[in-house]
Amino acid sequence: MIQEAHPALAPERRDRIRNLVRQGGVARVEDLRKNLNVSVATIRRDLEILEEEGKVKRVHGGAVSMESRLEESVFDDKTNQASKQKKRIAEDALHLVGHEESVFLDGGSTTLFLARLLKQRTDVTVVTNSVRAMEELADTGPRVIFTGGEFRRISQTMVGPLSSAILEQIRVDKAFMGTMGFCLKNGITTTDPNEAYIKRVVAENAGQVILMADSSKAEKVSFARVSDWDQVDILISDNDIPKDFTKTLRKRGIKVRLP
Amino acid sequence: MIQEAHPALAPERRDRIRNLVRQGGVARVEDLRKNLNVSVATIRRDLEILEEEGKVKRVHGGAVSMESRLEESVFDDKTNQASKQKKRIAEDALHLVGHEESVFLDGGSTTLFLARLLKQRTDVTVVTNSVRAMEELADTGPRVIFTGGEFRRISQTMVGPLSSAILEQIRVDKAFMGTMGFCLKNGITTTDPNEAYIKRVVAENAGQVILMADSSKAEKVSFARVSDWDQVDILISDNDIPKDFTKTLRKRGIKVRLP
DNA sequence: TCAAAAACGATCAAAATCAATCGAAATCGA
DNA sequence: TCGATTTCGATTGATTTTGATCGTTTTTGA
Repeated sequence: MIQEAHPALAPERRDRIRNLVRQGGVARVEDLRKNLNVSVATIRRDLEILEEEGKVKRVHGGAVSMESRLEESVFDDKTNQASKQKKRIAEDALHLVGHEESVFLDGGSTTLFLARLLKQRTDVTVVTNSVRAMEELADTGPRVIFTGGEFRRISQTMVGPLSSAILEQIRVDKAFMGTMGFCLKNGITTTDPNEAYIKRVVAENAGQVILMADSSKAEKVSFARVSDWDQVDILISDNDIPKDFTKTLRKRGIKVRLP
Repeated sequence: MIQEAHPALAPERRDRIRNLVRQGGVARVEDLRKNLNVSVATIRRDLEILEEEGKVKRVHGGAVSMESRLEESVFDDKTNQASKQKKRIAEDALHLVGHEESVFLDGGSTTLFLARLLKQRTDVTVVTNSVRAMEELADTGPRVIFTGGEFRRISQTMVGPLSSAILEQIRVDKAFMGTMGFCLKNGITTTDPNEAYIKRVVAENAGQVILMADSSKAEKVSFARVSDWDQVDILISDNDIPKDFTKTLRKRGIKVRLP
């Protein structure tokens, strides 16, 4: 490791921590200290901040990434506030699934909750590009059609041009989508252009597009643009979303559900 | 195995326990202890937590996985004679995979063994319609392209016309296929016409077709015809296969490997 | 059925890690 | 440049995790 003349700036250092944690899934405080040449106190302070931002989850001895592997053990953290909201959102979404309908589920933890609930429904057809949703439904449940394509490990989804080969051949009644960020000005955004592309293709071939996103995603903007609001029919979120936000959306003809 | 300077972080360790239990279906406390280099007390505490999370079920002496992964065949295979042969066949098949090649793996336990071995190879591209092969490679390993299509629970593979949508767009250097039966007269046969169809499409788009089948499949005929022998380039089997069988095949220009 | 062996749970002490506090150093704004 | 503010590192007492011990329970095999 190169000895730096000047210590890294705080945000830069936190970024490196974030990456190191994400890379290994977990990272030990002591290893981070050696890597960044700062004291453990600093590492701890940074981890505290990163935890507040939801980037990592602190554990005794270090931290676990919350970004790369959507969930794993951390996901089921029942104490997690966001997790409860996501579950509520998924339960509400389930009501929207009609008899013998076909639905699309994209990758993301919120839609994964919905997949879990859909296990009970054998009358519907689920189309998905999410390996986790697939696994959830592998043993029992609805008819499953998987999009295929190139496997993206970080999100555990199928992406790329090959995916659209199948997507273009099918049409779903309702598409349930998660997102990394949504705001009035920039619409729906996510981290990866490939993911964004798939979402767009799906939206075009769906009767209704239902966005599932808890309030932590509100007014966040991510890297890759997915679509504008006119593509979205229904937003399911929670009560912590700003009031004027819902007001504006409803004016634009979008149903907003806050279970 | 890399000797760790520091012990693994608790969530990391629990994750490994979870995987070990899932992989074998069950795991003994003592084996887990040896595997993770911690005390039995720690293992027990971890198992307690994992049980609360619903990931495993504790039993006297160890734990049973609660994450149904359709591993039964692999599971009861462990004591099975055919399993050893399959493993040998897979190990031999691995030698055929060249640098930076693309290979297809279909569903079946023999090819699943090969998938497990391919985890180490990051230079190749794996194309598959098997969910279990996909899962095996989900965390780490080669580039993975999944065919997608309609999900067939009984074989845990993707089948149907949608699958061929992607298959027709790609070409692999080598296709590794399992089968339910093969005989001189009827060629390769399997249980499901949909599966058979996929195999045919793959064979057409593959540089070489390599059939992996232990001797128990020899002279067996199943319901759906896959192809004749002229499609097959290499057969990997074992020594219990009839001598005149290999002789005839070699005469027909098919390489027979008996590792 | 009974006894030996194995596995278990509870408890405790040692080690590692953490949080809080304080003072030093760097940075910023006037 | 000076004082205020922020950032950082070290210290110390508190907390958590871990491994060992020991009495109890379960399994195994005669």
